[in-house]
Amino acid sequence: MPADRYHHGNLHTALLEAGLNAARAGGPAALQLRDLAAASGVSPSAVYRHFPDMAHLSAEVSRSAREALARAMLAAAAKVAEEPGDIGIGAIRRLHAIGRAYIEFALREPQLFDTAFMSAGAPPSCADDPSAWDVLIGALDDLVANGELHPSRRHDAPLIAWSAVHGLSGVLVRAMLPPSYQSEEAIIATLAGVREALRVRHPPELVVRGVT
Amino acid sequence: MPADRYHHGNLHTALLEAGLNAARAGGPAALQLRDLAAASGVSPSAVYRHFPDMAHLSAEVSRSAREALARAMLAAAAKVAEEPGDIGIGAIRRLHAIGRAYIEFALREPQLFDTAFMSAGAPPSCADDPSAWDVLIGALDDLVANGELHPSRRHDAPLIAWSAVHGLSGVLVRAMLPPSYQSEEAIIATLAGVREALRVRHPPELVVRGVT
DNA sequence: TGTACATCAGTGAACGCGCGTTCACTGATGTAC
DNA sequence: TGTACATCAGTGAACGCGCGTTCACTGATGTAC
Repeated sequence: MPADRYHHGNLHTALLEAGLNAARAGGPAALQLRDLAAASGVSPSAVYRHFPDMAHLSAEVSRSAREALARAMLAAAAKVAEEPGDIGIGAIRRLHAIGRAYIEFALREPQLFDTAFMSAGAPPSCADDPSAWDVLIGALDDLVANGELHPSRRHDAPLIAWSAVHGLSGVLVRAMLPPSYQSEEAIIATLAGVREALRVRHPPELVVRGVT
Repeated sequence: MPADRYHHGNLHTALLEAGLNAARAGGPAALQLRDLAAASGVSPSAVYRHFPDMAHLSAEVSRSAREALARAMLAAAAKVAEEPGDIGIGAIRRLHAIGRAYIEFALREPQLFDTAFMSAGAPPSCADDPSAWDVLIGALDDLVANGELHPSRRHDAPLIAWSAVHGLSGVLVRAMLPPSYQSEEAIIATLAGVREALRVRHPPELVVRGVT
């Protein structure tokens, strides 16, 4: 679409994309109506044709950020699905992959990660699609279906996995760890800890040396 | 100190306390220079006698919030220390208690919890005292000393425990869980998950029924 | 097929607010002599 | 022991900024006849 038309044509989407770009660079604080309007080549008041107010626009940008996170997880899982090997271990590797993708998304886009989980002033207009939580649930159901996760642990499993992975992401993003801890070893240790808590097997390539 | 004196006498401390109160009610966004000055019975410009700018004052309030969290953990550990019983199980119960205290602090004071870990525009003037991280380290060293935590797991243990507990706190505060999950069972499951990952014994009163 | 008109998506200027910060000042305190 | 004076901790008015939002408007679009 040419940018010099009086009618933008796709302003709703353009504002969301401008919001994602701004959030990527400056986090939730960078979501400002006038900036997003300018980035979309439009005057501030035009925004009100598409969103009731800034709080609702922010909430939609936040949802977009969460969906981007979920898509990163899905992409990582799809990549693993192509690998050869035992089907049960494959399911475990996918759980590992989505956890790692979550944490790496947070490290790669810390401001966007903050935006994804900011406290918004308005509810999102619809549910996340895709949803990171649902991706996790799918991976865990896969584990149960392949006999790799005991059904009695199925209920608490998403809670434990989500808390650990989301928690480590926040910790790494905010640099809350003493400098003696490296990100990479922290990721490996946390994901191994999740498997321990879930009593899920460790894939051979992920067995940590020297730990009983 | 009487409030009607020209010289306040303790404005530095008063501003920090006003900051804690404001943060308790409204989170990081409620930390505003004019409000804190007014709550301390002083004009806005008086603040600059005690802090170079608002970012530094905010950072100190954030540190105070983290210290309040750490004190809640210490208090919970001290309570457990008085209980009778096996010394090893006692150390495990203290780890459980500080984890629970952390999460319950977040639930009791969600806005203060947000303030504790907000991204500040200035570094704190000094290290946290007490420090939640150090409380955790102390509890883990205690476990090793009593033979309840294998030394090979000591290095990753704080990472795993902190990620899980901090992560669950954030998840509960932001109400990110489906409504089918209750806070109390989520706390129990997460802390049990930490013990599993650390291969630490479960105290008898905390063994979850029906889970193999 | 052309024309009138309702509808929709923009403009642009302005508003009001509340924020952190500044500046010249003044009242209180305490110390030297 | 009283007095002069330097120092310190406040005042209060004002500033400039940038934010979201409003309002009367106008240009473009598409449909009815």
